[in-house]
Amino acid sequence: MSTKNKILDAAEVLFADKGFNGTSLREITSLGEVNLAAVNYHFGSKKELIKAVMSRYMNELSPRLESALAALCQDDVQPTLNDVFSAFIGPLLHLNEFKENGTSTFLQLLGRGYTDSQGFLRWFLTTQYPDVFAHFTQAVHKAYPELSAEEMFWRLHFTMGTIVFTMSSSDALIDIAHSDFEREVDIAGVIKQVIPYVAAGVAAPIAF
Amino acid sequence: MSTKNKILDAAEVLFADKGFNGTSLREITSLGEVNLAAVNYHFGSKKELIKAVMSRYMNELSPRLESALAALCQDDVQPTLNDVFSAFIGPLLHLNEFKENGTSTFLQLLGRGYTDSQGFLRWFLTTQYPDVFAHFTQAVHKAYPELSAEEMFWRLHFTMGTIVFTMSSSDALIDIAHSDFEREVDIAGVIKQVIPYVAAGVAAPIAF
DNA sequence: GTCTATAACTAGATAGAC
DNA sequence: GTCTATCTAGTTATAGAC
Repeated sequence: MSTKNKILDAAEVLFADKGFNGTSLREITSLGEVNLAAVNYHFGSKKELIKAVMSRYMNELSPRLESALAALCQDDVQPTLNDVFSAFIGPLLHLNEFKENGTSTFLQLLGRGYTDSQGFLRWFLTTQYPDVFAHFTQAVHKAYPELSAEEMFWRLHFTMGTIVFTMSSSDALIDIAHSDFEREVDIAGVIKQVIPYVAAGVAAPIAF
Repeated sequence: MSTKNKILDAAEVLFADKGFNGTSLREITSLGEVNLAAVNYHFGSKKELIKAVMSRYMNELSPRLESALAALCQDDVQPTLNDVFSAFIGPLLHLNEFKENGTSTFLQLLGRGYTDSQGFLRWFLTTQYPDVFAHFTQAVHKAYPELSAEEMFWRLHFTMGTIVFTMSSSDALIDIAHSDFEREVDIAGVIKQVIPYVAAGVAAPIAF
């Protein structure tokens, strides 16, 4: 296994757990059992390392997600909002085959990216992977054409918040569900709980 | 104005904007125009300063919120979920009279507290202000008795996530709404958008 | 209570030997 | 490509004069 991958593997675990600001290069190289200087040799800077960690997941996720959403858009029948959000399940759970705990790690990283480091990662994702966002809004529009662009903007951000925040604290939530309700829940279980919630939220009657 | 309050005022602005980890005591004392050593003299440590910033808001918010929720619980008629979530509007917007941008600042701080510093603030809030949480779940149960305790647990956490995440990035969202839809939105406007969303989410049909 | 000075430590990044 | 050693700059926290 290459030094570069050792660094990426160690970094994603620590970034997901403690955030980007909260993780030092020394912790990463120590967990990955590589030399401190290797990070700057292979990635140039901490910021570039963060981008590389996210890109490894996005490159795995985005083609599958795009084709699932594109299928909904091209289909003749009108999808429900549940269909649209369910299109995320397969591609997201596939990350578990790509890497151990991949789904959970990726979603936690996404949450970190929105709150840490004042949104530079949000900028990075929306500019580097614009097609995913375009197909998604198109699919939602097909499922719920009455929703104005502005309403959709707000509700998709609320949805993003729900998912990302839930996954950032999913370890704690799964622990609580276990101790309070004697229920074994895994990440797929959390996803199945959250989909009806966000679908109903997006489908809510229009406000004012 | 006392040194202690100068520090609290400067700290809350920076904490909300850049997170707890991302803000140094030097930035705080520099913005507040007080001496660096004053933080440790008045608060003992950075961690205690964080608690003090949150407590100042919670002590203003929690009695109003508790009485609004208690009123719903004691009322003879069954409230809707919209009623329950709308009970937050008054107490939250009151923070704007307590301090300039108080509502937005407080909700951003809450968001930081959930993701920064691995949940020590979540622990602090749930142990220091348990009555708020108890009254809230009681009110939701009254509005939607069919919802099991476990379903409610999940949906309330989804809701917490939606609100907190939205508010953490509310400045960015308000900017986008302004440039993309030529719409002036303030924090009250965001709250009015989000309430139908979370009410519908909590009221969603039970999964599987 | 407020200040200066500084201790004790950690951060990201790099030069240069191998 | 990998290492040690080190630089520069930042961090929290504190001792002690005023």
